[in-house]
Amino acid sequence: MGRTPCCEKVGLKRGRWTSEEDEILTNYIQANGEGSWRSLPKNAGLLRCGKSCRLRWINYLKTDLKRGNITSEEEAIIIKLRATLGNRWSLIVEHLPGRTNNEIKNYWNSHLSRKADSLRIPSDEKLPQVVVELAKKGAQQHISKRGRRRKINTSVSNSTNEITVPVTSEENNDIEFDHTDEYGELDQDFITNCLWEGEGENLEIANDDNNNNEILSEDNYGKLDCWDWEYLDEILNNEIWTNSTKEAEQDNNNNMSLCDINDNMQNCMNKEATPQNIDPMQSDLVAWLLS
DNA sequence: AACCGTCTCAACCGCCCTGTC
DNA sequence: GGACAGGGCGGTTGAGACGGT
Repeated sequence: MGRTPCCEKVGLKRGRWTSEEDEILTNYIQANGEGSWRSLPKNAGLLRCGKSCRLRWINYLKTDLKRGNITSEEEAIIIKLRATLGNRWSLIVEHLPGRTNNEIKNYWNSHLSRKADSLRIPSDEKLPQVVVELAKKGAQQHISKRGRRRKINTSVSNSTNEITVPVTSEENNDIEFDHTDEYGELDQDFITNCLWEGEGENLEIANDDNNNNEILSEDNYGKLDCWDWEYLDEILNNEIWTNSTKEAEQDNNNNMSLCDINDNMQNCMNKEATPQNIDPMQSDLVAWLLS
């Protein structure tokens, strides 16, 4: 058994599209509209896979596409959104009118991914308190219980929904890491690694009195997906907000969740709204993200 | 001019989600 | 609820462009 191919590949043309093919596809879609990609090639008289037609249309032939180099403003948006959303290119391009996710993905991979390592917060920029708190929390936990990749075992059913923890001989649970710089300040690289580049595993924290359960908001490979809003929401509401305010303990419903913050941030980026009704600390976080 | 390594990006692959029957 | 088709998406590939020697 195998997966049904999206189309019969025998006899189909592959590789670069010719201008004649582009014209046929464009004319057909203008006359009949988008959709029914599987039947489109046959109806249009193209020797192409339906998926190939769709991709060609979406990425190059649509009339509302923006041509030309990525501007510095667009680049800044890509960097910021990629930091918050991860490789969710389809979400990222929603904020870049006229661009395609393939284009942005390629631009990231060829231009920005190598730059990413140098994308550090300027030393004179003050991190919002909430970020520092979060990173410190992660650092404390990181020392007592070193985080590691965890792969959720979905292939073997078991009654306890157990998380498998592959441990290799090279790994040592007792290793302690110093995440402070020479001035005793929390290492900025560590903070950004925690929060920015998918090293959120460092923020793993115990969730109950016995420190047995952990908040696990990871992908299938045990890697947190950059800004995991749901997870950060858990951390902030359970660990920071509730510890810092009695009111929060009494009425969690009044807390604005990080998901709300994220929504708010997205709205701000869409210029549909401005930050409002946010806790001052959370406001700092939003401001930082938007800066 | 020829060769070679690197970069770019259009295109492809295959997984996954959703809707329909 | 299961099977299937259609479509969307992110990761990867590879041909061509480019730059250095």
